[in-house]
Amino acid sequence: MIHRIRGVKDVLPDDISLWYTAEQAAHRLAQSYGFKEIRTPMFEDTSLFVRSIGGETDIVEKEMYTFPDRDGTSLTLRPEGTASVVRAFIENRLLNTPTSRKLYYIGPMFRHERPQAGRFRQFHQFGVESIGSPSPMIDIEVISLLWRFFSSLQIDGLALEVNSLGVSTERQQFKDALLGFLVPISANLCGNCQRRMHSNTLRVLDCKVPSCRTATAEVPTLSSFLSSSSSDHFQQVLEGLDLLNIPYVLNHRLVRGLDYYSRTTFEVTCHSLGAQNAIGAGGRYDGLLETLGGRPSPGVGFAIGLERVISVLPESVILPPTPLVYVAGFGQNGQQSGMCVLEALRANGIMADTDFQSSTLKTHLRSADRLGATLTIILGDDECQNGQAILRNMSSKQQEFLPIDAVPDTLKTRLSS
RNA sequence: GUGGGUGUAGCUCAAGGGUAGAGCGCUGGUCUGUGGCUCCAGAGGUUGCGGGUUCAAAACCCGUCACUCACCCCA
Repeated sequence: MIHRIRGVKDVLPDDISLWYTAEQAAHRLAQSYGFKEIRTPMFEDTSLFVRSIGGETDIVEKEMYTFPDRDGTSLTLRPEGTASVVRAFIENRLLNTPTSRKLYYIGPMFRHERPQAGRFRQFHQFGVESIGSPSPMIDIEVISLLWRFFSSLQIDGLALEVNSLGVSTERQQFKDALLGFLVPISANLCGNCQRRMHSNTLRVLDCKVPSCRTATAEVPTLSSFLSSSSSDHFQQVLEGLDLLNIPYVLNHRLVRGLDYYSRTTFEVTCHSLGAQNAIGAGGRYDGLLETLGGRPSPGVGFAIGLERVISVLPESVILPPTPLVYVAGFGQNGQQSGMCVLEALRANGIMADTDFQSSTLKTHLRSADRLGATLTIILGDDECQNGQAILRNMSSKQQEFLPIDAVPDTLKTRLSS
């Protein structure tokens, strides 16, 4: 038997309503904030990701699905969405199109990591990108959308953390200072931190090992390295969040793994998720467009992991299935008549089905029950004779007669009410 | 890439050297024009795979693969 690839999942019919629920919420919320959907290819020129995400990051160093095209060009399955959207934004000159500066996407991403709870090699993200404005109002708008998405799905146990990483020069100064602080005390750090203090200095800040926490308790804070303009920007973001009653926690140790982030960064975690508890995260990326050859334009966005959302979705928000009408046509004429009624129902947009294996009323009703039908049309030879079909309510067992011709119209009005 | 846990019926799991089982699900009957419930019957297994120890292995040993959780990192 050929098995599915490690780290990927089949979404089976029983679970698809979870996905509809999350995806519909994403479309509805993003559009209500004025974002337009964009669909970019799932693979790109490898250099797009190397340049945007950063060559030193784990994603680029060891997690990308990269392969040569037939002409030798190096292609990569997208590990995240921002790079592709920004590329498309530049390439299609969307800066000149006022309606296309706020974009959202939903789709699969690919990273070659060891799978674990909440982490897959093909996973799905809902993300937004707002490009072209440096205003802190945009940061607030994006964070608001992020937060409202989770609230609309009634997901509990969430925490929003925010921080400012400053612009790249500020961050570099901080990084140098941090390294200067860490080197003398490196003996007190865990093995991981001793290694990454050189490769990924900022990461040491959010190490969970208690001894590292105490060793770095007196570390210089990033905020003291911010210029007044970065600092003002951040203050305005925080004030905006207060104004909109979005609860957040300041976390000076919050860092992000991708090189392109600048200034505002944020992350939403959910403590019912397990070790991989980040459910959504994002930030500003003011230098990214320039890096990718576009006109310098600021941007801010987020990405939400849909598998993680779905795993904590409360029962109460899952979209109910569309009511199903079962057609039980049996006997010489009933079978044919049933076929016509079934066709007519479907032509009227009503979800209708039957089981052609069933040949008696009993087996039909059992099939109707198994398929979860809410209504059943009973059409035997007697009913054909009278021109009256029986409409049976499957939960109340109540039955009534309906002229066969009137079945589609009657059900149409009844199911819509 | 590293470490732990687990692989037995479609699913959830028993059997810890001596004939491979239960519950749920599935098929049929009870019930030839009224589903779910009851009762009865039936189908379904190379115990992940390969090797070893033994008179005898699902069980013990070695290898391998898969799943899973955690580290790293991230949504």
